[in-house]
Amino acid sequence: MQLPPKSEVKSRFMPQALDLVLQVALDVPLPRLFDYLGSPGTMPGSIVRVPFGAAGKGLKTGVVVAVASSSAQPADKLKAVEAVLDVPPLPPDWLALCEFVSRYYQHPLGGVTSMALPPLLRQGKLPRRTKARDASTAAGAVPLPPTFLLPTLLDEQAVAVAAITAAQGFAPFLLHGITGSGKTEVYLQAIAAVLARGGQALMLVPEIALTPQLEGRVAARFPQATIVIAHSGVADAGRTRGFLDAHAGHADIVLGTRLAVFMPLPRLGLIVIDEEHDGSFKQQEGMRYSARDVAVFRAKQRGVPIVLGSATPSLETFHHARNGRYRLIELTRRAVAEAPPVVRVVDTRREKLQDGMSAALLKALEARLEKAEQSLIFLNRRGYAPVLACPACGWISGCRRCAANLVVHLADKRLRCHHCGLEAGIPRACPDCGNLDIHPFGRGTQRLEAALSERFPTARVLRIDRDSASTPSKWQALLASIHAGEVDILVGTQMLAKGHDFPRLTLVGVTGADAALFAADFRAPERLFSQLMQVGGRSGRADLPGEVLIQTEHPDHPLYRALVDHDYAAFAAAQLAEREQAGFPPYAFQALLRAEAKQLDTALEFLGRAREAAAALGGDIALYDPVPMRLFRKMTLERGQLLVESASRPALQGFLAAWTAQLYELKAPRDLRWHLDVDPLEF
DNA sequence: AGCACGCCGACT
DNA sequence: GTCGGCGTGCTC
Repeated sequence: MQLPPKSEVKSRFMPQALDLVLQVALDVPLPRLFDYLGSPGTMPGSIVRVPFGAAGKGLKTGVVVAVASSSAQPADKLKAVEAVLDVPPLPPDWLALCEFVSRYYQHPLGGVTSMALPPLLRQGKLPRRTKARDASTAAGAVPLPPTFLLPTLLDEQAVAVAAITAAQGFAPFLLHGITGSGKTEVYLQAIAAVLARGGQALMLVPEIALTPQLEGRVAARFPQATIVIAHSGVADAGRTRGFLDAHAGHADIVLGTRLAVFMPLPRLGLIVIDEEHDGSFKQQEGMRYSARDVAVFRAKQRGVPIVLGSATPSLETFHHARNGRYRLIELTRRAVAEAPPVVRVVDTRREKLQDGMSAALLKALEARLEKAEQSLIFLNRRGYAPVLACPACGWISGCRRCAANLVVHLADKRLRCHHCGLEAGIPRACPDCGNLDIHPFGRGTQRLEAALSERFPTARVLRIDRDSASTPSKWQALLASIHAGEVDILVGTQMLAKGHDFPRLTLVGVTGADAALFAADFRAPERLFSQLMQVGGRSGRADLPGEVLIQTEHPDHPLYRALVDHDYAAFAAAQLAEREQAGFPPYAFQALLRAEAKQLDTALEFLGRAREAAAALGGDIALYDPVPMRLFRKMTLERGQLLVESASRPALQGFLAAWTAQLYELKAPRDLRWHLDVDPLEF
């Protein structure tokens, strides 16, 4: 057997010194710990390499979660720990956080600790060398920046900073601030106060793409602070070093995406969640956890304040603010010079649209072209057209691996499945009946781009979506050309909604938004409102007022009315009333059991037996019927789901714990996979 | 999840 | 005669 390099091993198993039973969390899909014999000095939080597997071969990396003097396992079954990683044991609060997440999301503890560890530690390795640290920077207070260097705060901002800074112990805040109200400045000054007291700050943002600019701003503000960046774009060794720096207390600020919520932070003093409503805080595969909710637990556990910031808070968070569980801080005034854009709806019911655009929108576009100002058309559907179809026989371009249509991508003359990536050429005739007259139906960004280029031949049209900005460097190049003023009309998806300010953008046109108003998903309106608020916020500057035109066949819909009035509170109140009426979250608590197999029937049959087991458990729980998922086939796997619901969070949690234990015991065919999604965001 | 063991088809 | 298909059983 090959021994690990010496630097990675603190103590090797010594047969004569076996007097401890270590309970180790391993990344296997089993809801239990594994006992090993270990030597003294190994303690909870230690990372160990252990033999695991049928023939005793194979090593796995795990985390010691408890040390006992005896084991429930027969002595001859116990194997000895192979090696202990040369890393200071992770602290009890880190283990407690993992244990909470394991219980809350009903996911095996070993799976949680494995995902909470950085890549190298997860594999039982150490980064080549940890940066040598100057002892003076370690665990020291970072002095407050001199006041004269700081931007002047509006009264509202100052009140917000004062409230957060004065908070003692666990204190959750909702910082509800309109676009441009200066939320980031509030975060920075609250962080400054924490650093001055010698604390660490954790700040989570939704997307990797948003970290560089924020990182620049944070670094400029705190030149003496050690800042660790934690997101999946950071290379394995760097992420691991960042984790160890945070763990050692060397990091003053950890800035990252959802995975950063698991960073060990011995001096944690404040957590900030920016854009807390954003769906990307929820992991949608593997262990489905909400980093925002985990962060709130963590703040409570550590007795520190947490600031959830958004211009359009999630209804869950807003509900907590309304009922007093969170303190509401409102920023209603704009810290920046520009006025909010004028939002108008364009009634398209009695109008024949031209390439999906109304006369009003086309006229507004022309006016911007004349004044050499930029426009943006928002259409949240990429590709040329959502489907290719034969009008003669009814054939449509379907994906053979998914229950979805292949999308026409005219830019590279391909049909493409947006769910599994399957590609095919564009047929010249209908594959079923030979009809030559087949055509694309519907409209995506590519088609809109083509139509605009044709209609405004002299205008420079640029499309921004996941296809045109497929890599960070392409995205940067596109942004650069926008900023250089080389673009007159932007066409794009929600990619355009976030972050970046476009200097001469004065018109935002919204097309194709109505679909979300009547979607089956009860959260669709909430997402639409937030999206339109964000994309609308791209327009306008101090000297160039912005205008937002929303094309709709439902001009009187409350969602659009609220957008016109810039009235989040009215929209949220209306939505909450509907949710309460319908018994939806946040007035009910949900979990989804999903199952997938080669055959839909296999998945549904398993869910049926899971439902029977659930019914036998009883409790204050509503059980729905197993149903195929909306996208019931994905990558050749067929999927169903079963919703369970309760008006009581503790009742749901108690039920889930008992139910999950039974699910592991249910016999299921080899090809069947199941998982629980607690607090699902998408159905 | 891996990874073994364990019984039935087309190949050197 | 074997190499190898994937069914099912276990992992401290």
